[in-house]
Amino acid sequence: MDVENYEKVCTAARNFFIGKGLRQTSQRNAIIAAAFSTQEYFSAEGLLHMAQAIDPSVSRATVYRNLPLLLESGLLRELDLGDGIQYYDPKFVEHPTHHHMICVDCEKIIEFEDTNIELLENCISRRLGFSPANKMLRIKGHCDELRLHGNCLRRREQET
Amino acid sequence: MDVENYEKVCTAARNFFIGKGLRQTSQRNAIIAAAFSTQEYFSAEGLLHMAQAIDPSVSRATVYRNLPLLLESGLLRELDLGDGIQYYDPKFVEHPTHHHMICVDCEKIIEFEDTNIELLENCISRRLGFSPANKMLRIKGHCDELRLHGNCLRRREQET
DNA sequence: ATCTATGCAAATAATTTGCACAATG
DNA sequence: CATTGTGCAAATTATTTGCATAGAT
Repeated sequence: MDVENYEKVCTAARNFFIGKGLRQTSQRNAIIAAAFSTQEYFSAEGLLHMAQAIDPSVSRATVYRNLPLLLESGLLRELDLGDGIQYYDPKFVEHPTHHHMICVDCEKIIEFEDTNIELLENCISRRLGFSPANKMLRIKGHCDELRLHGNCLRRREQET
Repeated sequence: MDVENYEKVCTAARNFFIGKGLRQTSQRNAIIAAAFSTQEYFSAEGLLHMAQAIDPSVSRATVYRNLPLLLESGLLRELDLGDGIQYYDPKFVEHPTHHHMICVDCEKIIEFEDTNIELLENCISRRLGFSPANKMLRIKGHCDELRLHGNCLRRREQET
């Protein structure tokens, strides 16, 4: 995320809190700043560490109390990678329709957007009598890199 | 699931265990019988209760130890409804490509299959250099029933 | 000054694990 | 009868909550 966008998202988050009549605290601002400072998804624990790097007074409880609010704002989304840990993805503001492709062998994650999938999802939703609000598609499979060459970039990183 | 199919799936599960060189125990058979006795998804705790109804000696630990094996067999799949609880869906044998549509208001869940989605998922996977193995699509939205009439079947059930 | 938000630590919930014994192949 | 699978209870991990106090409006 470029700096301009980063500022925009942080401001949007702060405005969301203000709009709900909630207070601005240094801890909340640190959590917001931390959450959108990265392009990577993170766990609650990861967000705690990033937020503490900005404001050491941020506690685990505060992170857990503010995460549901950020989800409600729509600026952050839950991400299930299938390993039992709850992750959060800050990239939905810029890429609201992106999905995830995961290699079961090397655990590489590729993000993709596709207009056809998007249209089809909306079409199916309407056919079933729904107004879609939140769509999540996760495909797990085997990447060619590992399957064809017996090795791949991610795999080598892991073995290091 | 009709009786014929139920027997088929249970046999497939037992054969999977045998094929892995694992032993047949009354607890495992109870867990298999319980898991595929229903059309509904269930939690680990729910499976425990169903299995105990068949064989009271089944313990929670055994359920947790056998669940990963059933997932590995492909006869059972994880299902994330977004409420933080891990569910398991036994219907993937009969409907391997089904997906879930969830109403955020009344929590109604509709299952659907769609050939176009299926094709598109495969197409995208190949384009990204993957052989797809496991696809999960979950759409959350608002059902017309509740949106238009201010009430719906599920909603009334909940309020009872 | 009022009242929300926080830190801390205890509580809860879901899952995993060590160990002695039971039961399969 | 050798070895795997199990029950039990304790351990671990992730998350939530009660309470006294700090701090925003």
